[in-house]
Amino acid sequence: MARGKIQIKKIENQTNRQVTYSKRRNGLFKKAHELTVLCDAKVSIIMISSTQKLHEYISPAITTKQIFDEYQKIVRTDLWSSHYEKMQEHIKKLKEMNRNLQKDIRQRSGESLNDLGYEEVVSLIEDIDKSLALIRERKLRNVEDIHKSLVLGFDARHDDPHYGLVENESDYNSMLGFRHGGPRIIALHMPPPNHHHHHPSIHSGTGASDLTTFALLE
Amino acid sequence: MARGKIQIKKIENQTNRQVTYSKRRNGLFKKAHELTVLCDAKVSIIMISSTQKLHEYISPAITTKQIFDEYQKIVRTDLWSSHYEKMQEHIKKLKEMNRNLQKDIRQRSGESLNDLGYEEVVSLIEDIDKSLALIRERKLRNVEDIHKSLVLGFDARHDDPHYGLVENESDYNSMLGFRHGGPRIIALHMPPPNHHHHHPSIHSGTGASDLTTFALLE
DNA sequence: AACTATTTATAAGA
DNA sequence: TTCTTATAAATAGTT
Repeated sequence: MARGKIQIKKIENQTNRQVTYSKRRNGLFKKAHELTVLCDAKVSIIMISSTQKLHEYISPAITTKQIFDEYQKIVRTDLWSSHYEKMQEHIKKLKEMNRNLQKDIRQRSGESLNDLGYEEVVSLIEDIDKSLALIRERKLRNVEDIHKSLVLGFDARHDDPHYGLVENESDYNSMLGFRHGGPRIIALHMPPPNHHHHHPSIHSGTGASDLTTFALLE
Repeated sequence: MARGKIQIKKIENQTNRQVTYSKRRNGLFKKAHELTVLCDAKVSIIMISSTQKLHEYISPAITTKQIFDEYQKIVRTDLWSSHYEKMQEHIKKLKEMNRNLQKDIRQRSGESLNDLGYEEVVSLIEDIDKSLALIRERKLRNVEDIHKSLVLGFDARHDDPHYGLVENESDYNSMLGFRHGGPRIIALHMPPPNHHHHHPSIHSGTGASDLTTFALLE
């Protein structure tokens, strides 16, 4: 930015690189301090040079550890919020599926036929006929048990791909980038998500940051 | 820095402050990224706005947690280095004191008198005479015990303010800012020292950063 | 979110 | 490392 424009790419000359590091580090710290004062913000900068030297800026009246603790707290809360939203969506889908299953069964049991048009009733009867034929053909022994499970609950069919709505349970983990499954991942030493760009989406939106919120989930 | 110079002090207008925060935050993150690329450095910035919103920049190919771990490692090592140097100085002083004590006692026992000039011998004799008189006057009963302790060791006199060299043991802790005493303070959650200015002295000098160094201490 | 007159940062050279 | 200075970049106030 002076005496000629430069390209933003690694400076290969070792000496130049060190000089630029030193100058720009001072510039960065100065800007950080101005931001601290002008905007009443708290800023922590930690830098490790290519020669593994460490430098830091920290706003007055706070410690680097305090900032990092705050960071961890917020990142954890954001992960929970995200998880919470995913769970709400999942619950919605499950409820929808349950409604459809109950209707289906009521119809196969001869109830709620008023909702169906003539064609649909014909179709339903054909469907049940086919099923009956299939069952007899396969000589299934405990037809009654199957019927019982159809009437009393849906546990046995939860993951039936025929209904196409239930996600695999392991999705809860993959959704959040958990690699080793299980809730223990929500712990102090959980690595925060890796932001490779300038504008991490932390607090880009509403940010429900209160753990008691989770009491709403049944 | 445009359309007029500004004072670096808190912007009181809430809206202005937010706008400036946003603009300067982007500027800061951009500079940080340029530094990352130009100088092959690793940079972590964590900011908390006056409205408690958190934003971060982290160089590609590293995580905030990794940077913070590195930071803690180095800060801990620096504290140890500092402590180590203080201990070395203390040991030097103790050895010096011991030398002086031993010489003193040898002379009071009648040895090593060659080192003294005539005046000094006279002075020594007067000194011992006075001591004797004092002891008799105070009618101390176990003079022999005192003499024994003088000849065999110096433990009893270690903290004798007369010798003015031995620091109080608690100084080890106060030197490092430890408030609750004891070595357990050297642990992961030890608060790092609070740097209020732009140029923390981390890595300002030699930086003996190898814990095995401490094996040299007896 | 854009514009632009100024201030500030800084690359190169000493 | 520090200084100088021509030039690039950031940004305060405005629209």
